[in-house]
Amino acid sequence: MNPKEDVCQINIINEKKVEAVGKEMLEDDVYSDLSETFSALGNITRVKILHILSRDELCVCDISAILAMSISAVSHQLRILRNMKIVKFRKDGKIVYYSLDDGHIVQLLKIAREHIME
Amino acid sequence: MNPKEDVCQINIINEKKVEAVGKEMLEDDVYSDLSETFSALGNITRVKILHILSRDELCVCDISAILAMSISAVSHQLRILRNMKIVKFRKDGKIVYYSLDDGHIVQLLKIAREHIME
DNA sequence: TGAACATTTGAGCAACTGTTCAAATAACCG
DNA sequence: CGGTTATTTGAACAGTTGCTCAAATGTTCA
Repeated sequence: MNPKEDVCQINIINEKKVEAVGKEMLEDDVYSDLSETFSALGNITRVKILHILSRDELCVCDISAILAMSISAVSHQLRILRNMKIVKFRKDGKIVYYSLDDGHIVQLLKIAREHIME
Repeated sequence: MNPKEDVCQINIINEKKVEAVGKEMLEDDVYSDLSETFSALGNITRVKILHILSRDELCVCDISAILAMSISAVSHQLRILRNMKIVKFRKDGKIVYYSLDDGHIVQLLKIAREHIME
């Protein structure tokens, strides 16, 4: 079946609500950015990395030591967090130190933790 | 290479930090729950659904009308949100009305939006 | 320069995700 | 009851993800 045909256009239950809420929908880009940000937090390794970085700035090797994971695996995950502007880094010789890019991430972790504890 | 062997245990750069932060790590369950919660928000369809439900309680059919998506696809995504206790529902005859389960979700969306706009 | 070390990167692969389609369930009404 | 409607569910399949492994890059220092 063509998706368009299955779209509940005839059998709307509450037309007023649908119209009102429909008008308030934002650009797809906004939802896309939001979901990509949450996706970046949606992995146990990356959540652990962020919790670590909320405590202290650390290099890749030290993060991998704390997590007991390969440096390569950690580096791959850090790249995702970097691309999403969730972490930033500074180079000190051959060592690369990572830290949280801004305070929003800590807030997100805090609220999500409140949510799961409720 | 065995992952365990690649774990940077010999070449720790800052032993004190590693030990201090290592002690503050929480149970895996916590990180697991956190990442699962963020994963639930990490999809454009589900973010849109949550934005819709932040405006009004709505039935599956009306949500699918607003999103121009099949009822089945919407129902599948609602199940994920339901399982994660992110949305709740009430039945009125054969109609099922969905709404946000608690205020944390709106807060998460708000902070994430601040983050992406920065 | 060349060896050693910290990190990044790309390919490959198993596991997971999100949709569609078809069928099942459940509630209402004549 | 039988037909209609709203929703859920399961299988299937393409696309994505997260790891490992091997190789590349970049920096220090003798």
